[in-house]
Amino acid sequence: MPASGGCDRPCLGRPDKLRASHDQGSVGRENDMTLPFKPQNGPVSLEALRHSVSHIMADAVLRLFPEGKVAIGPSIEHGFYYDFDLPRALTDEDLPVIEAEMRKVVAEAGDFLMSTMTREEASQRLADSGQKYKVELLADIPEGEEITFYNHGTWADLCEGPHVENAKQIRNDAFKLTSVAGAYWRGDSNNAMLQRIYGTAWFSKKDLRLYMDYLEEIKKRDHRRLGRELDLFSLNPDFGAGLVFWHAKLGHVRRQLEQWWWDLHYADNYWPVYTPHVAGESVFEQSGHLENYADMIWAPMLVDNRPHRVKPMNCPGHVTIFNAKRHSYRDLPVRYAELGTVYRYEPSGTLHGMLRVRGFTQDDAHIFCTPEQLADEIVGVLEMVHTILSTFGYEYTAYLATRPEKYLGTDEIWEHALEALKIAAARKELELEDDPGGGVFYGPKIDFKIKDALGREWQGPTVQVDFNLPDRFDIQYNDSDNNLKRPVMVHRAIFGSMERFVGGLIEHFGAWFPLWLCPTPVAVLPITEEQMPAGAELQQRLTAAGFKSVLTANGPLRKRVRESELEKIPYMAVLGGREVEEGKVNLRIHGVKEQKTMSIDDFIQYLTDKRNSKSLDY
RNA sequence: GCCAGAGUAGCUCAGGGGUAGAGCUCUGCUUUCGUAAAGCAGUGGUCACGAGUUCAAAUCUCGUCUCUGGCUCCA
Repeated sequence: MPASGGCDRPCLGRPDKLRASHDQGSVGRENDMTLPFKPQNGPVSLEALRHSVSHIMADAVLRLFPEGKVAIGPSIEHGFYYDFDLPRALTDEDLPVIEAEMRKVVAEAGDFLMSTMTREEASQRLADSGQKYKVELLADIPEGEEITFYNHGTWADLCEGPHVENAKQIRNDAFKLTSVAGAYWRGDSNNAMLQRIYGTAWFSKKDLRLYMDYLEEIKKRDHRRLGRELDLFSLNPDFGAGLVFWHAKLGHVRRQLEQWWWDLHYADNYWPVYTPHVAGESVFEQSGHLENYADMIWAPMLVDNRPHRVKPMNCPGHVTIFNAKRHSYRDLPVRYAELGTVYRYEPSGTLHGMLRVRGFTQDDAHIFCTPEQLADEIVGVLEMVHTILSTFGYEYTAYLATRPEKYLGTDEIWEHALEALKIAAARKELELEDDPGGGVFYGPKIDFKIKDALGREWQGPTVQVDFNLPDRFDIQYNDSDNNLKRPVMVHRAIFGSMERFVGGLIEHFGAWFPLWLCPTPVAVLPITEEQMPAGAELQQRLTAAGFKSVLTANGPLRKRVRESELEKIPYMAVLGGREVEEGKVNLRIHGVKEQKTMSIDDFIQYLTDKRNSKSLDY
């Protein structure tokens, strides 16, 4: 087998991704910290094991396709991949064949040995074997750095390691190839499309099984699947790709969230505003959105011979309201909030259920304040972030994104804003991870990443300082010294978008929404028609107390219990002769082992308490 | 947008050049039932859409749309 070359050396792309739809940022993290089980340790690290299995796979693939070319093959969270340039497209049917070949390779491979060679030797060797991608990778290795190869059996790969010591450390029943997909060479869409094979590897068969179970659980909770099964939402190609229909039950969830959201904003002295969904194109020219994000804005429509655009952002609208009158320093801070629906043209291949869509509602707010007020305003936002995230049981991490290479504004103003963000975080004892250069060109920000019940990370709230729009729209206030000054503008969103956030909630809770959000919390189940009147009365009491319920005596109780469970109705109120006689209900509560019997009054009080406390259990 | 795969009843899927099938759902009847599936009958499909090949297309070919897995991208 000819030498082929390197793997992940000049680390290209971002090998820390599990699913693009979830990991929306670029912050890497340690392997397997997020799994619901603790993987067994081995003689080397899991990364080294996986990296080694990727070599084994590359060896196996080239045995099957001798004319194939290899690119990079790093370990990633929970597994590994390797990119290939092959004479034909792979399908899922190829995976078992490659796996079988891998088992042969493992049996023959023996020691993993490192060797060094000069740049010239390496270059010659890679060029001779036609491994053009490896030649490029070699060229990227800085002058003076050692050129290392890792070999097993007849395979040699340009690679800096580390690896297992011997292929015996790879268990043939503890790795699995999971999928094939396209991937651009060097992650650049201008480059050739290669074929990437993903796999997972562990030190024990048991860990592999646990991991496969974990994947199964993720699949079961997929919001698209639950959305269909439970009649929560749909998409309709006739209306357009990436446009979400919120069905009745999810409409209820959203309505509860929005009501709460408004309550929190009123408590913090935000004002509600409403802005138009379309605007003359000049607005987005002035805001700079057209210039910077033209590809993301929906095509123009001519109205009265003038091009209009559907809004991709709410900020210009809020600025317009602010600018509609002259503001005194006494007015500040001004806080505008809007559940603003925006439309952005996302490439077709990126659309994904409710998580990546072309029309969505941001829980947007803009704060106009003086530089001196900035830190206080950010404290208020951080407090609301905490209130909201902790209510759902989300853990979160905050990242301070500092000045990027290309930016607007003076050094002083950046320094001041950064300082304000830091002071605010310190006052809330919020630890800030660094995201150097991660700020937007118009200002620094704090981004939150949240971790769901399955340990997956999601893009969370964001609070951004903006030096750009105030200039572009010439925003002013009249200060105490009677000079017109530029206020600072803060953008912030906590849910982000209702679509993405609620899609995430579906998966986080597995559609078992907490009572305060739950669309149908109670199934009233009279055992026979005889208890129907009592059932109807109970349903009325529940409705009066603000709880929706279903009521049916049709069919055997067992069947109705099953159906209620599948509908994810957390409370089953069973009414038999005994209960009716005593004015009680028998309760089967999701996640609670023993059934409870209590009076109707107690039941309603119980539900009310759970709802008012936004309890996470039933 | 790119690479690959897929699209048959509301859902999950089988079938495959000679005018469509199962289970569940739904409707009706029977059953009156104590905590995860009672019985019988019935409704329901231009086989994604458009062209082409053919005596004949759901089936073969091409194009379009949508979805799936990734990649790139996400103010």
